Amino acid sequence: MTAAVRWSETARDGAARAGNLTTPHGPVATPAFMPVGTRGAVKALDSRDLAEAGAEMVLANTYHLMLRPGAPEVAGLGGLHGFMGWDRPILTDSGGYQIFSLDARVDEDGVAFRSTYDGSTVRLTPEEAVAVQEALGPDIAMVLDVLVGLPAPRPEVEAAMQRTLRWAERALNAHRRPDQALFGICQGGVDPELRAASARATAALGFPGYAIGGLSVGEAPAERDSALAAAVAELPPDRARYVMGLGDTEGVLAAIARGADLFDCVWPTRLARHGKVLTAQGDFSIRRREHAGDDRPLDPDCRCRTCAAHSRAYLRHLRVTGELSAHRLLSIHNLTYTLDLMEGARAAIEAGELGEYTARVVGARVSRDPGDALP
RNA sequence: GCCGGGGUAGCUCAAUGGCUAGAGCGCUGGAUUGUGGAUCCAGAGAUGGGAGUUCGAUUCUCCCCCUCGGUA
Repeated sequence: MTAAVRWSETARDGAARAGNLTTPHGPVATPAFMPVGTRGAVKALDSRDLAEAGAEMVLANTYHLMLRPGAPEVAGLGGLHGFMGWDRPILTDSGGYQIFSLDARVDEDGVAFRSTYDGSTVRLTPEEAVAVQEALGPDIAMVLDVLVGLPAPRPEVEAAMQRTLRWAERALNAHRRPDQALFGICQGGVDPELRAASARATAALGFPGYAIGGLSVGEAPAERDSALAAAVAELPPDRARYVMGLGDTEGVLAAIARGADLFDCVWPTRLARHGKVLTAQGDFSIRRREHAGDDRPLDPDCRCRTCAAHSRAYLRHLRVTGELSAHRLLSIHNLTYTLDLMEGARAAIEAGELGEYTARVVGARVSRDPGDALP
């Protein structure tokens, strides 16, 4: 029987690779970026917006969907694909990030959350996280993991890494659905030794794909890059590598250069809702007064609907006055920018010139706003 | 006209005869990375005008101006 999800390389440029991820709901060209639709919706957008922006795969969240509307409810409505009206690939995060972001109580058995909806206590174990995701029905499910904010003492980082490993094995043993892939997750903070050990041990369990988690939680870019490289070196070359929670231009390009294939991040969409615009010339805030009388588009070279139809002055007006369409229009733009960046990286890898592409992209992103310091 | 209330930041309001006149909202910027339409941080910004008392007045006194309410 063929696996539910397979990744195969189509081109290589140094450590970077382009490839094809096949899933029950179709292929995904990698490197790929997944917009985040935590509650079964990418905020402010619908499926058509996502497809037009170029998204091939989206992410949803176990914790949020098990609370509302509930996994059985989603299962009864056609699973996530039917429920969301998205017939392309879906990946669900396990709820591991919520252990971190909601400061949940963790013990060896699992985690106790306080529901963000009604305050009640909700327990989740590695086995239950798998069961919930089997009910939700994404193409790819993630193991429940434990991540710690950085900087953190090494013993704490190591303990979270080891627990993640034990939970990964439990999750793997609990996983039943043959038409769904379960990905393992490496932890280990920014310590290259812990990262390597985590990746090696996770890989030994034999997952169809691997995530590198626990990054973009406070570490410096250089630390992140070395941790990433240390993990990638221990992962099998024929499986997809997914860097969780990374989405800024420079960070993604650095990760692609080190062999990452898959990304998800709230960055483009959250920034959009806050009025921050991503462009090839540099990022800026549309709320700035200087855009008030500007009839130019956000980015003259952008193919998105927002840039085709609206001026900076209008978009600023929408944002400043709190019109809902600001969220939608800026989200469409920022996602288009990020997805086009991935496409550019794929083409560059195929052409064997990722280094040149990265230098060109990063070099062109010179801030025109005095307050916007780029990394 | 008369009686009364009131003029402090863009707005709505505090406070005080003595250290740098505060707050909320708004405004100008910043942060944000497996979601945070949230939130947090920083900044700019004011005592209606004049005279007097006083070592010192936004505060007390007088005049003017403006405003709100009542009244003929």
